[in-house]
Amino acid sequence: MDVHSDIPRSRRERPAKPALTREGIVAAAVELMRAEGMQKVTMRRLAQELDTGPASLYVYVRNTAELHAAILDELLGIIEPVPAEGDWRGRLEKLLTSYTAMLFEHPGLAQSALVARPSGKHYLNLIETLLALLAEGGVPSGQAAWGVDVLLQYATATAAEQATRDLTVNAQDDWDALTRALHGASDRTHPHIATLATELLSGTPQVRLSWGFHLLINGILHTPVPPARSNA
Amino acid sequence: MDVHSDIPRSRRERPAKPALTREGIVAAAVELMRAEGMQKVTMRRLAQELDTGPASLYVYVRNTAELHAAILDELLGIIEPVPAEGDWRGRLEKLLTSYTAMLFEHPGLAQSALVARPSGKHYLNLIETLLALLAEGGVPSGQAAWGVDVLLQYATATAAEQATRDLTVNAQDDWDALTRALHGASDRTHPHIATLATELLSGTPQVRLSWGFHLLINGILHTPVPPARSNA
DNA sequence: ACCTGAACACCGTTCAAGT
DNA sequence: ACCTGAACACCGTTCAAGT
Repeated sequence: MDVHSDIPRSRRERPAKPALTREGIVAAAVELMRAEGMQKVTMRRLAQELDTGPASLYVYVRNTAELHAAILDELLGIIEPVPAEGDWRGRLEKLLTSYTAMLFEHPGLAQSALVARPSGKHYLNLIETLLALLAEGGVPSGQAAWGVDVLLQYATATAAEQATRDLTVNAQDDWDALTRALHGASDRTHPHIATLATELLSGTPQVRLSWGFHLLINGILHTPVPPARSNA
Repeated sequence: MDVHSDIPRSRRERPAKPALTREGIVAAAVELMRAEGMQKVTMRRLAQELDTGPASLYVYVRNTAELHAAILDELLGIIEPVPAEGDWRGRLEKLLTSYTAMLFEHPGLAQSALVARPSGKHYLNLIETLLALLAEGGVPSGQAAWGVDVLLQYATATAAEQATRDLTVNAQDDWDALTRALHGASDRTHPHIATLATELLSGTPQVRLSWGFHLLINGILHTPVPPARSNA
């Protein structure tokens, strides 16, 4: 009955076709993102990659947002571990910079990351490491607990801003418009902008990011959280 | 020839149809957003509202991103002006809270705001006011110039996070998953999370937002910017 | 019971062909 | 010169009907 019995079964199928499981789907999604960018990771395109219809994916993934969250957690698994030596501030900044760099490499993922409420195992590991570093620095635990959110949000939002700017064709136009608007501000109506136009536009993204991390760490150290009110 | 000559011309047209100008398009977009939410403000839907085809809008608006940016600047025009009395920190926080509240009322706009590089007049006014308040507080100008970006980014990102959480049906599920993940963390593998699970999840959005503003203001005050390197 | 083809209800953007 | 109908190339999600 089997007309193909002389051909090994494995040769008759597309060699790289992953099994249709949640793991296989997420793995294929990551592969597709690496190959063609986040904007191509759609349910339809991914289904095509897996030789099936989009409806089939909904058996394993609730929706596009959940798929993106799964990709994010996968990517969190590959950010380089923080070195064991050095002062806690330097190591903290290194970890946050690695996180941001990972999002920079995958424009589009950052925007999902901002909205997604991740809860995967790699995300938990990241939170744990951040808390450990803040504890090592003597940051009071309440401030550390709320601080990790702010640190990750800052890193994520910065990547999302920058990422989309790289992607968009009109990025330069927008930047030019802002530059003109700031430098062209009248010192009668906008005296502070007129005085600070250069400073407002100065600094490379890297230097600004680093300054932001320092600012946040200083702020977290110096800002007590309000006393809990019937919340425990 | 004109069979309608006995009916005033104005009565034969849809009463509220704005002229097809950039201003008219943006005004209609704002109206549509108020009536049906940002997710309905698409080129196609907006064109329909203006009794034309989507292609016509491209004569006045470069793309969807630019349309969203225009809406944002329009909305910035209605945030309540900062009161003249009180200490600068209190007034600064009030202004930032108004800004955030505006974005909260229009879920979806916040996400555009994060990516858009606005340069409209209302945006300039906001920057000017923020710089004035920081100057009043004696913040060194370099720190103030970079600080306004961080303050607005924090406010915008927080609104974007929260806004999407309100919109999404599965928001509660995501939250539950995170709660379970944090409270279920093993104190062998994730000792800090296990200890701080309650603190990590504590605080209303309002209290967290306010704490974040304090932390940022403290950080901006205490963190000098690096010396300019051949950038001026 | 599990899976999915086909449909529903949309998108942004372009460009040839009109007036 | 200015405007736009129609087309191109896509989306996410659902559900009835298959195996």
